[in-house]
Amino acid sequence: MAKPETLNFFERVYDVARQIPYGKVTSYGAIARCLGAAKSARMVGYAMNGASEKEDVPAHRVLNRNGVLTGKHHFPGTDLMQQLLENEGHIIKNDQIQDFKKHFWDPVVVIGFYAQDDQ
DNA sequence: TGAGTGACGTCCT
DNA sequence: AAGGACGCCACTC
Repeated sequence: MAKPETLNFFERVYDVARQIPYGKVTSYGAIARCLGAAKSARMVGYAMNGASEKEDVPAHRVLNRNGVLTGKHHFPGTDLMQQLLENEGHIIKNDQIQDFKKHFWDPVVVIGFYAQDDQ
C-alpha cells in the first residue's frame, strides 16, 4: 500500500457527497478540506467526474467556491445540472447559485472535527 | 517515458 | 485589491 489514503480519498469524496442533504449544496474545497487535503480540491472535482455515473452521488450538488455550476458541461444534456438544482428549490442565474452561502452545506457537519490541515 | 490536462483553491507578488 | 503562479495527483496522449 504505497498510498492507501489516496484510494480512500475518492471513497471519502463519494461518501461525503452521498450525505449531502436534499436542497443543499457544497463546494469541492469544503470536501477536500474536510478530508484534510485543502490543496487537493482538484481531485475532488476529478472524483466527481466518475461519480456522475453513480446515482448515489449527487455530483450536481457540488459546486465551486463561487457557487458556479462549473461542471454543468459534464452532465448529459445541456442544463441538466441546473434543472436538478432548480428541482431542489435552488435558484440559478447565469450558471450561478443564488444565496449559495445560505444553502451551503458544510460536510464537517457530518464528519465532525475530523477536518485537519495538510501537514 | 514524459508532458499535458483538469468539476479548484490557496498562496504569493 | 487584483492578477499570476503553484500545488494536488489520476488519467490520457
